[in-house]
Amino acid sequence: MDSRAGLISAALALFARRGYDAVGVQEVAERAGVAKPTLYHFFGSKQGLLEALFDEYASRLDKQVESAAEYFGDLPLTLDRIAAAYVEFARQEPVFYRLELALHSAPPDSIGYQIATRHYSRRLATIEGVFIKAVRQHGNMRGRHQRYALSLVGIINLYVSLQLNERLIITDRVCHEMVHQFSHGIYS
Amino acid sequence: MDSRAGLISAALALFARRGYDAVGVQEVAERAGVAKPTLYHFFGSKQGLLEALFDEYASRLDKQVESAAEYFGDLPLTLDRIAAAYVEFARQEPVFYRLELALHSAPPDSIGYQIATRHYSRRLATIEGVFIKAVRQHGNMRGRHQRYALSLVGIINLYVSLQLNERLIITDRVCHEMVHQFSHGIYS
DNA sequence: AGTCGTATATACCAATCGGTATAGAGGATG
DNA sequence: CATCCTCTATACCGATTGGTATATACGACT
Repeated sequence: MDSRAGLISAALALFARRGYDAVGVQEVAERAGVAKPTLYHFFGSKQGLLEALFDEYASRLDKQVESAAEYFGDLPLTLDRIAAAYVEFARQEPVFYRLELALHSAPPDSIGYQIATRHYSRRLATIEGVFIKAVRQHGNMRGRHQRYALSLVGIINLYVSLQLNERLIITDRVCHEMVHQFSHGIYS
Repeated sequence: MDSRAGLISAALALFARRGYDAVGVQEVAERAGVAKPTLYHFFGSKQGLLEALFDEYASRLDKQVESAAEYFGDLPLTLDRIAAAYVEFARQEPVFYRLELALHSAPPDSIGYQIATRHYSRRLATIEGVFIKAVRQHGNMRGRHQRYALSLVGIINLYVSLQLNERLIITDRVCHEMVHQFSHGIYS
């Protein structure tokens, strides 16, 4: 079949469960039912495999966040839409979201952190843009937009990880309250 | 000098920067200025080294949280004290806190996750106890104390990681507002 | 038919992995 | 002096690591 897709899906499952460093290329290839040179034919290196994996999954989230972050003058509504985009994506791709959370918190000099952070900070910049545009309505933010974006994503990730561990179900209502909680932290 | 302490401090620095799996025992021993068998004499295995490291650092946090969590009938005050304990510890041991955050978010089948989670859930149980005791004053929590404890620690970790990345300085006031933000999420 | 590019397997590489067998150094105790 | 215990170094182990050289199978296109 499609060896490339099979390798990416095998890598996702293994990396998410045991970690990038702890899983060998050999095992990924075996699980995908191909030999090692096939992996190297498509991805060039183990790192290339992880990059391709992120390009496939994370860029979908990037786009959904980007379209949710279009700003038409209503900040609370836009934040709701951004949060909903994250939550919806986490519902569609829970295994990948787990991997992303792990790599985003990983040690800063690790391969995984660096790859995950590329997409992460791209999304962050998108969200910062919302706060910058909203300044005109909500007054001076004194350069705090970066911290706001980090906090919003941080709270979203907190709720999502609660959901991934089956401690919470994020309904539309919970999602709205989550954004409300973030806003409460901002305006004080 | 004290080879044991030197090994633990070398391991902390290396694991926090590049990750448990990516660092070999060889390199830890070299950085500590001793040979590999010395490491195995004290810790028995690579995993034993990580466990000893956690026993040394995390149990200090365990105790500080435990004493902060003594409940005398004032829930907001107790939560403030718990948050302050975390923040103070993160200020004292930023490198270890980084490592703990990384391992707590690591893939569930990884060695690091399992070791970090032992201490993590012990602290969680302590905090759950506070909410359970507070039920008498604050009404029925319908078994939500676990989620509350997770959320509180999650928000604390969010703020602490902002501080670790030099995006925020957690003053006493910020710490209090952080708890306030958590409470706001609870009562809605 | 012949040729070329993609995709795949067998078999291999040096290097590193976690871990250990053995022996010696050095202080304390008898 | 002899013994014992703690600690440490040299040198090694088999297994696995990421990565590759070579050869081939299979279409598609000329």
